[in-house]
Amino acid sequence: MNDKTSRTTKAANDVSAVPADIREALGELVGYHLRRASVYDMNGAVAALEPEGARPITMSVLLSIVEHPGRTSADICRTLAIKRANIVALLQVLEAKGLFRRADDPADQRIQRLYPTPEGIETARHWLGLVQAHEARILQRMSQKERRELRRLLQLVWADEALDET
Amino acid sequence: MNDKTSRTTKAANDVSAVPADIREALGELVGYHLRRASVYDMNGAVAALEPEGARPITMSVLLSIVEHPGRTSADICRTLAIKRANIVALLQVLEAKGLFRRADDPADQRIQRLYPTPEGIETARHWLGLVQAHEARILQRMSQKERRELRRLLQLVWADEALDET
DNA sequence: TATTGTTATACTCTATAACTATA
DNA sequence: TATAGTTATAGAGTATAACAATA
Repeated sequence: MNDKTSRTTKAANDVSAVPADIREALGELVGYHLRRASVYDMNGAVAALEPEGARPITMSVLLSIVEHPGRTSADICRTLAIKRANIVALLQVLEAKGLFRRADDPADQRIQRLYPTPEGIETARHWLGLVQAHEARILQRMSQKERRELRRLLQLVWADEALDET
Repeated sequence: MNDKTSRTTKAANDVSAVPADIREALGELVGYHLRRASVYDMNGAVAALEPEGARPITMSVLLSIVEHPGRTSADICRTLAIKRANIVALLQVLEAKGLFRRADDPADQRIQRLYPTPEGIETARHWLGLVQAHEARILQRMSQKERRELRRLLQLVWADEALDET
């Protein structure tokens, strides 16, 4: 059986024992909603890209290359706040699919500049479309104005991160 | 040396190769900023709770118990969207610290109702204060009105998650 | 000395499967 | 059959340390 109402005992309902300053405290934390919203969004983004054999971070790296041809992997890591060690496998996947090529820099032999291939640009567009469709779904309860406002406020939150990176 | 400007070759600046529909596409995704903001917030929350030997999820579970005395662990898992298997170790930590007690339900011997101890309530208050102080820091660029608006918009994002759980 | 790209590795987080007891 | 609590375990995700080559 599943008689939830009968399970709700008097003790379980005795909210008098709950201090007013803690009542509903979790739900009042912006960070809690940030986390819940981000996880919900990420799950959908992962699902949207799964048929493509890609994940959100894979798309982010590819978009970084397409948006800024000639960036190095270290540049991308700084921009996306990921560790250099962890981009290696991601680039191997994108390279195996022929979505970008590496070019040695004549002036600095330590670095490789990354350039998207035509297929890379087309794939980036396709993946982006899938994620945008997903995003339209999770933001459907919001007006365009509210979406812009949400993005603006989120930027204010992690704007400090860039400053911390002294 | 670190002469970044000289490294910026003509090819790297040739944005003419970047299709207009993909230019700045990543930064226009709300999901990208959701992720960046959430990770930034979580890092700070982890740091704020670390001296206490607690993590954000530990605090969330304790707050759930304090806010709703008599909830079961399965209830809390549904509320916080975590798997039952993963709350076991969290509860062991909280129990070892004497922050809550388990009480068998007389009407259903499968379940244990969780009740906070006085120390549990006090600790919840303390941990909450640490996280609230962290939150005040990362939201400092926002007015109170903007903070409420951000929370409202975030709730709209993951409001669908509850509906999906049919 | 510092940076790049890379490998190896450890650690955390989360998900799944399976089990017992109970409803 | 379904749920609660639990154990064991696998898989991502992320972090650190170390290395060779180059600046």
